[in-house]
Amino acid sequence: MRAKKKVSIKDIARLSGVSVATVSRVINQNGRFSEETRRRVEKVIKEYHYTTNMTGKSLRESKSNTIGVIVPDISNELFAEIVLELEKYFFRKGYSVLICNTNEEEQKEAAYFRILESKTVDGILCISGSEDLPQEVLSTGIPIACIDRRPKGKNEVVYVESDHYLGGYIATEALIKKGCRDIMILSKQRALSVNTQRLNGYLDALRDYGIPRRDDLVVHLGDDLSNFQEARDIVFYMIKKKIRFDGIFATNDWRAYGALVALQQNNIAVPEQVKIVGFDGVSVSEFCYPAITTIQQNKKELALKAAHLLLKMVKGETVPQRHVVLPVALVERGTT
Amino acid sequence: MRAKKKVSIKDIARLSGVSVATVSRVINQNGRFSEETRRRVEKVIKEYHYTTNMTGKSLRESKSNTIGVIVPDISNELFAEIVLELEKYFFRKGYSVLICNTNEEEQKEAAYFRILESKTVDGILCISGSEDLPQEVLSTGIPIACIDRRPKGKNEVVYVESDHYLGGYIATEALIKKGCRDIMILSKQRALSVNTQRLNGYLDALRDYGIPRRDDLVVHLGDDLSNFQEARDIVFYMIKKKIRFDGIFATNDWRAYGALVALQQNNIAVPEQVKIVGFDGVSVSEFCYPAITTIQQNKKELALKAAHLLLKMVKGETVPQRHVVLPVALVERGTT
DNA sequence: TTGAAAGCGCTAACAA
DNA sequence: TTGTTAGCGCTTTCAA
Repeated sequence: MRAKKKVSIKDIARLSGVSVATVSRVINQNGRFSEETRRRVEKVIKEYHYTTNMTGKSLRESKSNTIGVIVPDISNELFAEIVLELEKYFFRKGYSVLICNTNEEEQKEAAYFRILESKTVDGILCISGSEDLPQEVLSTGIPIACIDRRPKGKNEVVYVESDHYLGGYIATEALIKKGCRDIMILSKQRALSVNTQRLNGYLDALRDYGIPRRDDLVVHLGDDLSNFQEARDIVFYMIKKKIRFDGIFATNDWRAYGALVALQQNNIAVPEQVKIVGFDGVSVSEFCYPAITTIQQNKKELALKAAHLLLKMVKGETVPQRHVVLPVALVERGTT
Repeated sequence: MRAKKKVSIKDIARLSGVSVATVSRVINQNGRFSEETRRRVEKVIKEYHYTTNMTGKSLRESKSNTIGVIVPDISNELFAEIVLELEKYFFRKGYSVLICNTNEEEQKEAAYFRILESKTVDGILCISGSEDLPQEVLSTGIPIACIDRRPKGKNEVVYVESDHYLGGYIATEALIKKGCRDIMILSKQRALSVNTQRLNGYLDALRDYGIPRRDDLVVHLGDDLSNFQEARDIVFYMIKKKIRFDGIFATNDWRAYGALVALQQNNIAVPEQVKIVGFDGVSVSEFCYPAITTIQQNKKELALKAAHLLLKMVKGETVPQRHVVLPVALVERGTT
């Protein structure tokens, strides 16, 4: 392995007969050098394939042109799409992204926050996950932006989210308008604002349409199995217990799909006997049969808005708004 | 924004009344300090929440404890799952991962190679994508490992891949054994080894079973639309042209699903009239209806093997094997 | 067991 | 227009 000795700014300086300061000026277009010098230096740079060592630069400038992205699970399509958009945006702006999967483990998340700090990332973008951010990180002054994660406390963290309340409301409303009266909600145990907002939307829609709330239809799934499995099993169980329902609002598409499968296994016709609405708009909702009616999140906009705000903070500019809520849309498909 | 001044090793040294060298020794457990000193230093470190600045360390040691992962598109489930495993593994080993989407753009890939080099990543892991690696990068001596991407040339790049030839063979064989005689292959235009190997497996299976090859059934999809759309459209077209076929080997699951949809739109029964086998084993194959028989790639093993080899190279150890081929498995489902 | 000092690659303040 | 120099935070050699 011929680990070629990297050529440094010093080498370029020597080779082109100027000082390192001048080379630095040429590289960074800082003026204060002659045309003639520029040509000479650039020639040498090209000739020796010099590229600036970002570690040195980072140390000197105490910034890294790197953004840390904290995400529960990159293999979750919703998050993967957001990360894709983030990466594209940051790349255009000259930033790299460090990807940090937490698997929802608080410890791993905390570890990553420390790592990101020690690597002097310029900003941190958190997608989903727990509501509270480690105090230590907040006090470092590293700008933080969140997507679909409403950070606790009145700190200077920016966040962008879909209108989960509205989503819950229109999902439920859609079911009601299709004639459902006994609407189950498949929500999550964890008391994240995302969950409670969707639940509130559901409850308010019921109230507005004069449908009494049935507590036995408010289901909180655990965290042990996949969303798909949890939902399938619980719906299966509800059917066996002969609990009456004619509509299901599943607070994500995989849960909706799990419900669909449970119904099909029990020969309950969808959408004839039971209707379903999901949430997120990931591909399973589009490609299963029947395709699932869902509440579409605008992943691209979510990513772009958050990234944009974060970069503003990184550059020390004032952000116009600390909290952005994006609309969601009902996509009607086969299950309603 | 109270951008707290970070406490450095110098501060710790001053505060605990020793030299920075000693603090460094304590931190890195390098011996050469007394118990008493250790206690004092560690106390101060804890008290002031000191964490080492990795940029300084990286500069000094010319390594960054960071791995660059180059991937065509992180929102592709296959890649996302591999990246997830990579991240988990590298995290355990104390490395962070920089994610680099190329969108199959050569330019972006080249740019990323340069960036990774300038950030002195310790290693680069390339998933899929083009066969040739930029010469510049190879000459830097940064260890490189590839997954499902067979690098051209006899350089010291390690690669791990699924047995794509075998996959193509058993996919085709499965169709033949179910009675198919006119088997279409939906392959890709780009002459990547992944594609040619799968194609070769297909051709050899036909030959071994004495089935004459029909060139009109060897279809090479372009890059313009999504795999799903390209496949759906071309199969639709083949049906309209009344080209005779009773089996389809789609070289990935989304293409298989596209084919399935085209057949269903034309009221052709699957698997009764036409059978389909996909490739990869991503969720669409499992959740569409009927579920698609597919060739499963062992994503986790792919990731682990490659990451393991890469880390060996990073540490300067000799790698036992430069080229690893992992088995694939036929998963029989509803389309055969 | 400890410290002083050099130096990794870079930028910027200051001097010329 | 250019150079000298200090210093970012760290590790490591050498000397004590």
